[in-house]
Amino acid sequence: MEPIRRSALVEATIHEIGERGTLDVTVSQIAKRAGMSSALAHHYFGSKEQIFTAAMRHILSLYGAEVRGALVMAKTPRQRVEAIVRASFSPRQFRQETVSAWLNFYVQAQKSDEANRLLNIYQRRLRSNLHYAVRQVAGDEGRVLTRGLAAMIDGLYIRQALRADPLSAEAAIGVMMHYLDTFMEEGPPNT
Amino acid sequence: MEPIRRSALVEATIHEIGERGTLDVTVSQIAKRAGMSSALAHHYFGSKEQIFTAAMRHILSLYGAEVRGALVMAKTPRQRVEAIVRASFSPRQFRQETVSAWLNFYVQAQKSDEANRLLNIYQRRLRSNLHYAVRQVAGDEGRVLTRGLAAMIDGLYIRQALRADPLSAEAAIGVMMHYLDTFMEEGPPNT
DNA sequence: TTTTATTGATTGACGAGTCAATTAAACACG
DNA sequence: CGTGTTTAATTGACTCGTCAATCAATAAAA
Repeated sequence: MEPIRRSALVEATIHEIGERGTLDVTVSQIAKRAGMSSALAHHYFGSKEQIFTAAMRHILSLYGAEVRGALVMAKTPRQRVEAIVRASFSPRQFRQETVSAWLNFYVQAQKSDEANRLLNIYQRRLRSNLHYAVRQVAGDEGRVLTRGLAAMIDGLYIRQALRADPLSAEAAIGVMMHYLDTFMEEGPPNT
Repeated sequence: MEPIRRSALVEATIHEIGERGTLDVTVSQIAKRAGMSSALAHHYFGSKEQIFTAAMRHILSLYGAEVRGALVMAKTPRQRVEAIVRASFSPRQFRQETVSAWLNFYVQAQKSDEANRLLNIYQRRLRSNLHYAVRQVAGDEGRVLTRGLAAMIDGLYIRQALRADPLSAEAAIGVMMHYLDTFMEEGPPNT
């Protein structure tokens, strides 16, 4: 039972946070959505914070898997960058709910050391993936390009969460690739 | 007294949220920092949400003023873009506390219609300012460039709030200008 | 003496976490 | 198989703390 309950709770947590757009969700709401009593949720997780942490871990690992999956087929550096970008804006990731959950986990990371740790690890991993590919096309300027691209991903996510100027995933990818291509056309290291 | 008290509360709210990194601040905490009782805070604002809204309005108007100020001296389109970017990362704006408050106001905008409205207005205004300048150097591609730059600002803010990979303001500006300059060197409309 | 500023004390709601009690499985064994 | 027994799953009811919001009362101006 335990693994089933736990994953139901994690799932429910993400949905609830995404739907309400805030971390102000009660354990009861989460438990109810997961089809159990709040007492049981506490039984399996101990505390609300641990539920949140598990939810974050889950969302991060989904994202990680998506990126890894996309990278498999990429051959050239440029394809690798594109793979990461496309994974970041895949339907699963770039959904209102998910994006809103992300935003809230960023906030959680300001309160909880554990959350902060998690987020940092994945952030670093993303940047490293990105940089590995980018520097092959950008040479010296790879550092800046990577930072720019990584920031742009986050920025596009925020805007999606805000529901202001909502972009389709394709449009978001377009914005990202525009930057990369502008750069590559100018043709840096292999000029 | 009223205007003094109100602005003290607004100030205190921003500091308290920025410092704690969360919207989970009590009216008492805010009031205490502003040197009064929580009852008085309620007396002048009515509700906690109204305090938050006023704080947001304040932070947005400071930012707006900073941008407007920077724009005054800008002559060329490229200078105008740079002015907006520099204003966005000015010491006042790009401080830990302020940035963290911003992030939390993004969350507030998911709960409160009024907050959402406010944020959208300013966001639109920023984008419009940026676009006005950008399209003069970017022509057709202005739309994408603007979106990219705007997203990048938000993204760099988030990363600052997370305290992961902390950048100096100068470095952040560098990332932004790198995009713009790469683009301009390639020389679009006036090619 | 009226108005304004201010607060301590209180109310009412809500929510995290606990616990004792109940139900249902899994198991042991004659 | 039955059936007594240990173990796991589950919850309703409760505790305890916190906090937004109110209000009656007091102090200070005007």
